Amino acid sequence: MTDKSPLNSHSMPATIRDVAKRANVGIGTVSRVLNHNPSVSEDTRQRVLAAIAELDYRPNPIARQLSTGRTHTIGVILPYLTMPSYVERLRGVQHALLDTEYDLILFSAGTPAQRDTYFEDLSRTPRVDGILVISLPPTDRQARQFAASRVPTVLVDAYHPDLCCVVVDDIQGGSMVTQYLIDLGHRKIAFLGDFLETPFYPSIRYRFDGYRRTLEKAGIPFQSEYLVEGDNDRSTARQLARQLLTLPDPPTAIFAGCDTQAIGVLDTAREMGLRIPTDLSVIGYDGIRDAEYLNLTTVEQHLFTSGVEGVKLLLELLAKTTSAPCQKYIPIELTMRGTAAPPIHRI
Amino acid sequence: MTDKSPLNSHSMPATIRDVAKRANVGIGTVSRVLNHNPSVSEDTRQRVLAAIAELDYRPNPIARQLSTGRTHTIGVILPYLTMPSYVERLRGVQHALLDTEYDLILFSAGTPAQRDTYFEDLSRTPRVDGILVISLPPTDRQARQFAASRVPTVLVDAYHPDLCCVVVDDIQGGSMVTQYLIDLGHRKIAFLGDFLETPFYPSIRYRFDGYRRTLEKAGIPFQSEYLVEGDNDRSTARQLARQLLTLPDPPTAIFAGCDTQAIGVLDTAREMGLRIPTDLSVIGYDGIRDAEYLNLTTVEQHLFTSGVEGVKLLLELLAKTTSAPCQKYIPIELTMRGTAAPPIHRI
DNA sequence: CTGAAAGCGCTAACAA
DNA sequence: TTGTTAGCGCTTTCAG
Repeated sequence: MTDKSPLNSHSMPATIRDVAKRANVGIGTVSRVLNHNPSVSEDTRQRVLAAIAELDYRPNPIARQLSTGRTHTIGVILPYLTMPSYVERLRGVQHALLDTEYDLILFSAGTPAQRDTYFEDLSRTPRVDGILVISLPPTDRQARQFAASRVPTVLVDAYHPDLCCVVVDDIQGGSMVTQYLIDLGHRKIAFLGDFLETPFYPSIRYRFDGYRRTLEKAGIPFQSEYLVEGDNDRSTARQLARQLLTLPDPPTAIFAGCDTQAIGVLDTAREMGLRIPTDLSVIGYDGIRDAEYLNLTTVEQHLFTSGVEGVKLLLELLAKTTSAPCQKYIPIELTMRGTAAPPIHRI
Repeated sequence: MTDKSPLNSHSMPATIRDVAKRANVGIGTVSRVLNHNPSVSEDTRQRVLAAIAELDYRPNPIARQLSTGRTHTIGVILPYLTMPSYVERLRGVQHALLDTEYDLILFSAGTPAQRDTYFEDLSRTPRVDGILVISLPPTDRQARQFAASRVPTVLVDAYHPDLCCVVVDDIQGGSMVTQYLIDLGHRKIAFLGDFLETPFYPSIRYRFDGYRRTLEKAGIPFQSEYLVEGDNDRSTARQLARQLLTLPDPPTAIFAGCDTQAIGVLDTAREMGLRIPTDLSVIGYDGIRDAEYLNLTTVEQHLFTSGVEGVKLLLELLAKTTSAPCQKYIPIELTMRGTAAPPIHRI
């Protein structure tokens, strides 16, 4: 019978060997033209190119990865995409990766356990050429592992002295907000945020520290009933806000640990018929897109930029062999919009 | 000197061979315990496990991929994450992938060219076990390629007869909105949306068709000045809305092709001092999170669910060998909130 | 139950 | 300039 035709049956994809055979060259030569190695005569190069086209051949990236040890991929580990801020940072990462040779594998950690698994696996396995960790602070042990690992790592929105990180001065941020409110004339300033003792996202702790210090520097004693803590979502924030606003002596201003929570506060204020900012001042933190929609006064921390800078740093690490830990601080600024104003009754 | 100790210097990571040596077994045996192959005596299994622990060995996933031909990875191709709807769908995908063995590689296509490259590469290369395409309709040629490919593919929010897809009935959606407005008493209903002839995202075309048909069925002639087209972003929508609202005979209701555009319309209405919904009714399409914040009447198309269903479908394809194209329709519903009401002056 | 050996598809060092 | 060969680290027959 027939059907002994070389290949071309739509079975297996062509390999480098098929191409070599077809072009009457060695397998090494094909590899050379694939990798733009100049030591190939123009003549054979054309022959190989023709064979590639005829066979519709594409190199197997996995095989290439195994052989070279490089994956052309960077891994991004971040929390499950619930918060707008994560998305915005990820956007920055994607943007910065756009015209590089790197693809992006997304590892989103729904649980601490999963986060730990990713930390473990990626740092000691050649799956990716570099790692970007977003909003997920590693423990000392994990940081050591990253540092010892062959794969460069940078932290975005997380800090560890052993690693490269892109961060923001959260103490300053907390101070700015508080000072601004004080300058506006507020004395009864509450803090509503994530659990202070949760190690999953420590930034809140610094924001709170900035708040507390500034308060005390201004001679305003910190009052524990003006501190409410809870999960980092809008509906929890609503409840916490209600708790604050039904106090015998309610605050005239609320500093929310993040914009999402600030939005929850706004919800409650509306429900309770409070006018913003007349009856209540609200300030958030992050600078997510919705903050602009809602005319929310907030601390702009340039989320998108943080992603971009994280990638830049990682790219540098990938280029050099050096890997001394370094910190890059992204400046923050208070964006004054419509949700903060002087209180009605000055004391 | 010394330093001739077997390994343990923090140079290269341990390989399966190191483990085999250390456990005094063959390399195949190690592989067996790695893969939970039952034909290993408990005794040697323990020995191997011990060696693994001592050497802190982790199998190289790349090598495993090359050897088995499976990557345990699914590729998601979607537009650059500018629209909230993409993010919401991606969330659904992530969620559904959470307790599967699959990781997720994200290919975000900033440009049509990049999209085409991804389509090409992924469909004919063993980089991923399955592909999920979101909001990116392939051409016939590309669809054929996907269908012929060894790697199962499903389309989410995109339709092609040759492929499996998760979609929504956009004609019906367009109808629902229009009929609702008509029932409310509107006669001057405008349509504001993405360019109708852009093949990059054809859904808008169907929504428009539903709008137009329903209008005509109700005996309301379509007026071309009530159709405005432009890029799919908030600020463009603002301008388009202004164009509509400064018409000699402005519409009493605007149907926006997506929620982001509806929000732009809301912006302009506010700028112009129009009360919503008294002076103007606005209805969006998508059901993004902000729609709820803003109390926007919209067509809820269950974005998150679409991602989940896409993964489910893909998982089925991955399990079976069958791959007959199939469509899964996700039901949509009109969510009536506060931005649509009867017009002031009934005709 | 286990060891040895043959790949997976490619790159890179080494001769020719 | 080119072909050949030896891996990359793992899985998987195939004998034993």
